Amino acid sequence: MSDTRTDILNLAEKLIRQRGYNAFSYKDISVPLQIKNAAVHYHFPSKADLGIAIIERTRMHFARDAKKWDQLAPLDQIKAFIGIYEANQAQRLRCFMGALGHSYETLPTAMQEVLAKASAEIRSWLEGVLEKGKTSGAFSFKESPIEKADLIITSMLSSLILLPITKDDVLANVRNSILISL
Amino acid sequence: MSDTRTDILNLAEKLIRQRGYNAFSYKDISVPLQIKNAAVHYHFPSKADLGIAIIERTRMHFARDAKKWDQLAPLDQIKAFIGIYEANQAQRLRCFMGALGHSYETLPTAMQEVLAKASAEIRSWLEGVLEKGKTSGAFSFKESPIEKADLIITSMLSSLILLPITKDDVLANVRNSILISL
DNA sequence: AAATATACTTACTAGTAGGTAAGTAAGCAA
DNA sequence: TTGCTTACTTACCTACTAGTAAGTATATTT
Repeated sequence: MSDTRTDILNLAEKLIRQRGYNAFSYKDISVPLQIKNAAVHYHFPSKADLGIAIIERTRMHFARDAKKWDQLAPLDQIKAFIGIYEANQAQRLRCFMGALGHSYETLPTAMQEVLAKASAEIRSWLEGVLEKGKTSGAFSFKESPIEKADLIITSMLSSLILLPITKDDVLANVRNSILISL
Repeated sequence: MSDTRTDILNLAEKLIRQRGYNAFSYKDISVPLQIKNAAVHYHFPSKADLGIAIIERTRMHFARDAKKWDQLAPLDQIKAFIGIYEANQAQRLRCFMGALGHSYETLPTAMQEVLAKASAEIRSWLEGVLEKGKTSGAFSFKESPIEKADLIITSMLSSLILLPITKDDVLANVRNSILISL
């Protein structure tokens, strides 16, 4: 694979997670990389192809992470999951679901489909970890695992969105709230 | 005031909350309202003027709601607050913070400022309600009021974003999680 | 009756969007 | 050495973006 392809993918992902899918253009990619607009189209014929490639790459990364964490205790798995968001925050980047989910209605159908798939994967992984922790007695939360999973995913996602607005460490507050409640 | 001005405001707000600030244009407003592009510019010279007017109107609505709820018990105030999100979900609309916050970095400075102001108002109102409920013994959550406030705001905000993706009632799950934890 | 304000329309601009057709230089394969 | 593939560039297209200058019909004020 060419370096250019990877460079495009990396920059596009950064732009999407900084500004959103509808707020970046092929020009925002071609100019910094010092290539022509058409060169971006050579690697990714349409903007949707680029978007899909980014989502698929992220799905792979998450699957790899989940596998890596497989032998950890449930609490440590949750902490590792929250760690993804902390790493994003350190780079002033949103998570990919927060970046793309917002624009879901305006996304090409093919992108909507892979995004929904990615969302379902993360959600059911988290539900599984919470379920396991509850059965093993490591966790003692009262609601159902899917309810707790939704609380965690939603609050993490928005923490990254609200950071630039509140200028306060919302993520740290939310992290504490969640860990207390497990 | 003209009806057209209000019509523009209403439609623009709907579009922003459906698709985001960067995914609607003056054409999306002028065509359905059967007026010319320049008529929209007559009422709102720049897109930022339109955006600011929408945020200011929402700030007023929230201030009015908060006043209306003033004599309610803390738990009922929280439920009323969650009710705003439930009403949004029924209309398949995001909350204005979820709709605009996402695009914060790409927003004109003047819009960023009023948005930050609106965010701070909601956040401190919620913190106050939680504080009051904790002191009065109505609530028994362990974390600080601001931590709980951030958990509630963030999870509500994303619930509306994730609804079309998961096709599941994330908001109901999150609502239950939160009410249990108070 | 004349002046002014309101609420537009007509007609335009410069810039950007995503996308494409055709050409090219370099490397590899038969 | 001819042909094919890869990775581009040049040059272009149509559609749309926010925004503006100038004109107009109607209503209100003086």
